[in-house]
Amino acid sequence: MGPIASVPTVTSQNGYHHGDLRNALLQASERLLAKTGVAALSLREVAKQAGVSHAAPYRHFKGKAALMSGLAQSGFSRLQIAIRMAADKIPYDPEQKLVEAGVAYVHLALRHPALMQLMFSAAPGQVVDRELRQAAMGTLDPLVDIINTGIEAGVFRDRDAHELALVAWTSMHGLAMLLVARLMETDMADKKSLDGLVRSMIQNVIYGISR
Amino acid sequence: MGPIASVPTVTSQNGYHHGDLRNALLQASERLLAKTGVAALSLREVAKQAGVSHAAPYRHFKGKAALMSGLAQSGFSRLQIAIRMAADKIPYDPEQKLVEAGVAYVHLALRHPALMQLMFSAAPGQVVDRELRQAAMGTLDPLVDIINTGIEAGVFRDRDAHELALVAWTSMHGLAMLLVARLMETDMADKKSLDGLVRSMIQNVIYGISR
DNA sequence: CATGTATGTTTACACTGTAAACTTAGCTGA
DNA sequence: TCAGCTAAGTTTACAGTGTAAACATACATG
Repeated sequence: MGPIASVPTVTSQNGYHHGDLRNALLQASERLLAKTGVAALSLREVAKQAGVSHAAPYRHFKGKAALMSGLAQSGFSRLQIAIRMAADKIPYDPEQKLVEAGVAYVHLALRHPALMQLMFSAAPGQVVDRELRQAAMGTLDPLVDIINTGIEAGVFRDRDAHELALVAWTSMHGLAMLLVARLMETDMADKKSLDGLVRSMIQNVIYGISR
Repeated sequence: MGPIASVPTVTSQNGYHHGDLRNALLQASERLLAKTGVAALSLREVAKQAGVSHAAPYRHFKGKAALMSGLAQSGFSRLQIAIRMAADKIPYDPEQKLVEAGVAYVHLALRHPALMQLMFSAAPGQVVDRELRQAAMGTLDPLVDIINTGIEAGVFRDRDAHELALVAWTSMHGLAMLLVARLMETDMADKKSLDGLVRSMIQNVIYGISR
């Protein structure tokens, strides 16, 4: 072990081979993805943006699909964090936690629309790697936590938390995807009205349709 | 006006130029789409399957995007019909109508996963044609009808039917998309368990999380 | 210092979407 | 009837794509 001064800078771009591509590629991918959209995302252009030849990515990813899978995974992990942070801002009220989680979900989706589409567009015929699927389903975890707290506090119905969380997730996910695809028209510029829509939607999820 | 016997067979494939491509192309597209998935859908292969040169489609569609938009529109119209038919099977109970609509939604999605992905994957940066957006939002109509009936019958809360329908739609849409992308694991073979999941999900939407 | 191995580059190939030039066939009006 | 017009389809061309194989280089280690 060398002296203390040796700080390896894990993600450094040394003058030599490259330092670490893979991260550079992922970063470039995401920049490009936001600019071009998921359909037009080109591996060769990603390589060019990373300042490397068009075949270099194949040393770090099995192919384009693998790169995109990595991108999706990082997206899922950030999504989960965003949900948790939004919920943690509210100290007690589980209902309010759920509302804020929903707002955060939609906000993130609209800030990174193409990434969001990429994350949830796994090919139906293909096999989805277990890691990706687990990352995706991990989105449920913070919601399950919130719901469990709510059940224990007696403010939520005493049913399977996983199933209740699923309703919360799918409803805000469906809304987010419709907005992202611009199939649903909303005054995107007017953040107030969007938030209002999301909040009242989650309220409806919480209080239900019946009665 | 000729005699009664003249039955023009609107979509005929005469021996001459072609009869009507456009429909043949749309049909071939959908067949191929189901086989290859949305990402690998190739305009040239579509043309080949329709027995025509690779540039012929450009006489009927402005480009690949236009073809896909047409495909999506036809998908939306069929989706709306499927929802309405499922709901119409239940004579009175609005709750049950909603449940069956949800089941039909998920079933259709799983029967045509790639088409479903295509329909809801409009590019975030691009402009979405008004027609396509209207077709997409038309999915809400049958749900609004059901909800309005329920409100009048006093079994649903007296709130904006459009907003309540939105919750029903987004929740079953979110579920469908997760299943279609195979991000959510379900015993697809076991139709009973899938239906059970959908039904209890919609029940939760109806009765809410709270209390 | 020689050598092996991870990392990049070049080259090649089949395929894609689209534009432009060309060809054909059916219709239309004189 | 038939010359000419136009819609519909074909050929050719081009830039761009994903990926595989052969080649090159620089670091790491004996």
